[in-house]
Amino acid sequence: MQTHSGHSPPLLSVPFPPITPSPSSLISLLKLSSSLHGVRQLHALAIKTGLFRDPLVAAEILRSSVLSQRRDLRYGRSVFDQMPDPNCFSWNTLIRAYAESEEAPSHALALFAQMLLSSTTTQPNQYTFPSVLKACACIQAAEAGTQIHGQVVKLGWSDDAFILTNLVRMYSSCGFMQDACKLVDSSLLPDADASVVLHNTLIDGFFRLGMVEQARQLFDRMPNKSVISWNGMISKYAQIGLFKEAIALFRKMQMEGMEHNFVTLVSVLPAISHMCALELGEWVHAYAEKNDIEIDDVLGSALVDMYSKCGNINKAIQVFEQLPKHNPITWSAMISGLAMHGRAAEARDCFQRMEKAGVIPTDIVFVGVLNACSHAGLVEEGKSYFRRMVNVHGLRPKLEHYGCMVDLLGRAGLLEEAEELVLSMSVNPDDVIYKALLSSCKMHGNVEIGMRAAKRLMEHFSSDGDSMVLLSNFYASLGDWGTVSQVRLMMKELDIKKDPGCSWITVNGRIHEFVVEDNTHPQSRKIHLMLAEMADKLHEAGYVPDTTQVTLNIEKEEKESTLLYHSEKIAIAFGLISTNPGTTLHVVKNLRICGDCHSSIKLIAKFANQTPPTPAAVALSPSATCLCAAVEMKETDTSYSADHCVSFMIFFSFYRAIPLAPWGVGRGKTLLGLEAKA
DNA sequence: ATAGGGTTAG
Repeated sequence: MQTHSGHSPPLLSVPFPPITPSPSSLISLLKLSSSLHGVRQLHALAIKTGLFRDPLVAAEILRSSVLSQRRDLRYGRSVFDQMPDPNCFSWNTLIRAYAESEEAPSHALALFAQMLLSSTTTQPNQYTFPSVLKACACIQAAEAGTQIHGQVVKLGWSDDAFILTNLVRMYSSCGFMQDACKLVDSSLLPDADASVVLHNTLIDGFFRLGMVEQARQLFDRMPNKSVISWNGMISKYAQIGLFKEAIALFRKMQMEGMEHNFVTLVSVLPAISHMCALELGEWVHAYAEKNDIEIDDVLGSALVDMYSKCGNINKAIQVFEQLPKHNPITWSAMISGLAMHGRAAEARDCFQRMEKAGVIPTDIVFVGVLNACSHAGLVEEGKSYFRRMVNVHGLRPKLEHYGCMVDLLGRAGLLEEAEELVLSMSVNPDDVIYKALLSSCKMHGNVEIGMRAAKRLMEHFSSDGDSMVLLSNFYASLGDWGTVSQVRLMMKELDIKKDPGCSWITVNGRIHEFVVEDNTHPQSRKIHLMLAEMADKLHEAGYVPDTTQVTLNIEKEEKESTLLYHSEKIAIAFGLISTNPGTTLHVVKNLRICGDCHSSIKLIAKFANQTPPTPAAVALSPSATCLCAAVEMKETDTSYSADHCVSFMIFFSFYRAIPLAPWGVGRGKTLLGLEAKA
């Protein structure tokens, strides 16, 4: 524990040593010393007493300064340079420190070359090569790596498991997967464990090169898989956005009886969040609690994010408040979660708490608060956060921040200002910026600025499906059907596919997927009866379908019936026929909800009410392009209530349904201690 | 003393 009172530096955090310590007692003190400051004091003492000449003492001083948590490479280098004849251990230590550093991995190679030229007593040993190879992998030095491989062979260390792993990593990082595979196949491995490690390294290499299929094939072929093999696959899938695959593999892991550990849970949670698989997320949380997996700041961040994205912001807050400690990512997850749920005031309070706690906000935290302001229409406040980010915290605004600001201004109807910002940005605007501007223009019916934004969007990013759809919808909203058909024709010619609108709902642990006008579900007939009933009730209530939401040039009656079969309405119909009153329906959608669905669903939720209303969560919109859903809902956000609470999570990308059995069932296990439903 | 897996984001 180190406490800074401000003026005086902390004293030694270890008992003061005897006047002339023995080399061994100095070494043990160094091992005890947790801060760099303590190391420096002991270093000074070693010089004063002449103990620094002892190679073991000097080596330990070097080790403590570069390999502790608060490592200082420059200091370590100066210690090293003071050694008249560093021993092998010291060379290895500094090489490793450089190899694992972010700033100067190439220094590891330089140092290694220097070592080869130095006195004959300190030639490299087994411990030298892993670090040197790691450095080669890091800077993609294939030439040097291959030479070092030759040296390894010559010295007879080709069967060393540690060296092999790093050779494989070196080849795969440099893009030579064939060499990496050959090396693994031809190696005489000491044991099965080493083989697992090598295969895991290969899989990692495939993923890095984007060869996902090959990675999976290798994984499936592996005879022995460790938890790390599973975790690696799950985390990589999640990192590249293959959330469905990540979850499916996690389930397979359950089925095969492989135990989860801390890293498994941390790796799968982002995938769960993105798929909005709340029940599975709850299962993960319960699993951690039951199996004494500590919910620390890291797992906590993932859980807070999961609960926010899956619609349970109160649970997210509860988890957040119970964490033993908070780091910038924890704060970030909480602030973004609150922003996502339109709880701007709480997001701001959270930000202030963070600052009070002395945590320096990262640029990602600012994405969260700016988002919160955007949701709540707090224009001035958003601007002031933006200025504070730049002027007080010295953070350079990135595309993300400009995106937030364009959203903020655009949604508030300040389109001139939004356009001005786009033109004056210090970074080149990308498609997301133009899309934000254009959709604001569409929202506010600003033709002039909208046309300019559309033109820019077309010039720069014409091959993107999202942009084309937005353009088409923009011109449709102007009634310019000529341009609409031009855009559609262009999409056809360039073979650009629009993401199909798609909604999911989880019922009894199973995810059901619906597309527009879907009649593929086994219960389709019943669903369509319910849809008809919904339409009748809407009609009785005097509801007039908002046909301006249909961006096709067709007759009015046709437009009305198209609206009825939007995927979210089908998902709700299915939810209504398959759950009891009092059940919250969570509908997940990949694209933005249309205005008609938005308002008619609110009415439907009222009909579905069978007991006195309770406050409900509505319209969660975690992505930028659907923020307007939240703004449009603002007036009803708090007054709206229903037992069948319908909350929407809207995402950008398209996911297919996961054919899943009920969560956590398999091998006689039950879901959260309850008997699983069939 | 040395290999393989981890949280936030328009």
